[in-house]
Amino acid sequence: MRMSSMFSKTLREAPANADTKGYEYLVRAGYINQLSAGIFSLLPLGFRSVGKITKILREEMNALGDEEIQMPVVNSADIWKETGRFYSIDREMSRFKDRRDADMVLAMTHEECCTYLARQMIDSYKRMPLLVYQIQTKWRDDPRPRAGLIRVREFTMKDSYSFDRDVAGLEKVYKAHYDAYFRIFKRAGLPVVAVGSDSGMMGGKVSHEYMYLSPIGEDTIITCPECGYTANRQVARFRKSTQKEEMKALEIVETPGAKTIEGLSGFLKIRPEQTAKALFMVGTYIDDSDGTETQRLIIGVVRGDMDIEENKLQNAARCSSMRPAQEEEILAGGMVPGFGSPIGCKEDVVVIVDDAVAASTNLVAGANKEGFHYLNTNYGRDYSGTVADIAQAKEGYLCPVCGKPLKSSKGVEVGNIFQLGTRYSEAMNCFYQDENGERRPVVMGSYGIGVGRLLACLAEEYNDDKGLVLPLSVSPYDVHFIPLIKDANASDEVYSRLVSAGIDVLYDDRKESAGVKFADSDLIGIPLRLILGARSFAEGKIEAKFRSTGETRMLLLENLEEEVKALLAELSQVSA
RNA sequence: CGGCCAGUAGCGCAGUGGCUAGCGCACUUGGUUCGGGACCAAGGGGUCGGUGGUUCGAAUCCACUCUGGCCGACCA
Repeated sequence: MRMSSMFSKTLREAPANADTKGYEYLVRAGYINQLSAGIFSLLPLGFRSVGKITKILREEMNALGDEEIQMPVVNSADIWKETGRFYSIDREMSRFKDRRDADMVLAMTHEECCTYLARQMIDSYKRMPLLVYQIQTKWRDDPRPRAGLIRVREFTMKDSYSFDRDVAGLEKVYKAHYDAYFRIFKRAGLPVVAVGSDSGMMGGKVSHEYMYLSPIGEDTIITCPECGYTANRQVARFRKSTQKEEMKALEIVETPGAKTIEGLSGFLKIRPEQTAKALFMVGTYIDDSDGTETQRLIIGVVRGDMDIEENKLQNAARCSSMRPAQEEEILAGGMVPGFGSPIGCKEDVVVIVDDAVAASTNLVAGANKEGFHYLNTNYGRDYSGTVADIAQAKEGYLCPVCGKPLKSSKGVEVGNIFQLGTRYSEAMNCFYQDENGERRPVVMGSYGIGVGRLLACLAEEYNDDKGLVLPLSVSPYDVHFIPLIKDANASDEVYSRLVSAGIDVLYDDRKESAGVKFADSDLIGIPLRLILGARSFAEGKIEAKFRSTGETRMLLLENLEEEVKALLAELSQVSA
């Protein structure tokens, strides 16, 4: 490609809203252009890089026996009503009506559509396993897109769906994707860790997220450096110490003004772990069949030395969304903010008790009376409720597996895999007959990778103070050819020789100074640069320079094609 | 959806009531340069986000609104 006719240009200054290096360089180098919040065009360079990424995706998916298809972006709402997600997903999914006044949605994922396909395709156990994928545009109306391509509203996703007759089959294909995803990220050059995660709105039990660990990440990842345990903080477990003693009689004490655990433990001269604290939320419960919403007050109880992980609380409470409760709502539930506990609360309150609280004895808890607490509260005797792990894991807490201290880091989710089970097949009547003629639901899995987000993470990972430094596997071009000689015919000839040899070349044929060309080349970040200068040209040579190391080599022009291919082979070794 | 900030040339910004709205980069033309963002000269480019108001006079003050960004809520 000749740069003189390329549909993009470089910028000397960063756009005002570029807050990370990777994003700044993608914009300045001309890979991407923002149209509005969370909506970007891919310019030629970005489009080519994405093409390199999707090539890797296709190769790895095809190798699993995954067949590529394309499902519609616009779905009739009917199938989304069948699974209930038409009602349970909030405004993140955009809806509209067609001319006949029928409900339509912009599909933000394709479980519904592919289940619709599968129920026509699959009638017998003999038809499975089946596996399809697509690489396609998704629209999710995120309330707050940010950080360039990291979190956007319109994006390209590779999403696969598996159909199996049983859980054993699902586990097998899940493992195959688990491994394939590591190969994909390895080939693209992005370091990732797989973490156990929450399956959120997707449903299902087992899921993993592939995280690129970086300070720009929005997810918090809990890891154990000792044994390798990793999990998203939303679901991360940890070892909780508990001590049991004989239950003592419930006793009410005056604790004026002690509305916080610090205040309370200071006042009573006890340790925070001898107390229980409460968090009040209002959960929305949606009836999947018709979208009817009901709201219920939820109280979560953890020991005073821990905090509540709201995601765990929401899962334990089995509601579809949650918000902090207002003071009046808490009072209406028979409890008092600041002095709250489930003791004496109204019947319809959802009580979720952390397992460490249930396993402890004689905790101090609120008396639901302004200025008073109970001594010696005990789960089971004084109050009841669902017991679950709802405490938030933190750095320094103990690993649930090996007991060593945990670490906390930030990460960007670049891929995820879910064992969906039969949630969608049962809801959408996707059944098959087994050998015994019995009707069984198809067991499904889904597997996603965000393509643009992957590019954004690569741009974060691979840059220096001059611009991008992309791995060959995802670089828009293999070679950046920069002639500095006046003889355009000679440089055109070098260019066409490279192109004929099947090498992807970006050719800086612009009438610019050497400095400008070098600076733009640094910014664009193609791994190998060929510089044709007057002196070396006279000697029948051309200079090759590696973007990442700055190392240069002189190549003989007569052996140009072979020598460049050898250097590219070297580069692909590095990233493999 | 709440809090805060910002919308002036393609990009980055200055201009806080008064002549024809400026600067840097980018762009055009001519000339000199030519291996790390060169220089000289001459140019082109603006409904100051929008609407309404205050005023003799508004980019500037007020109201509303739209858009973008940051923090939070939210989020596969």
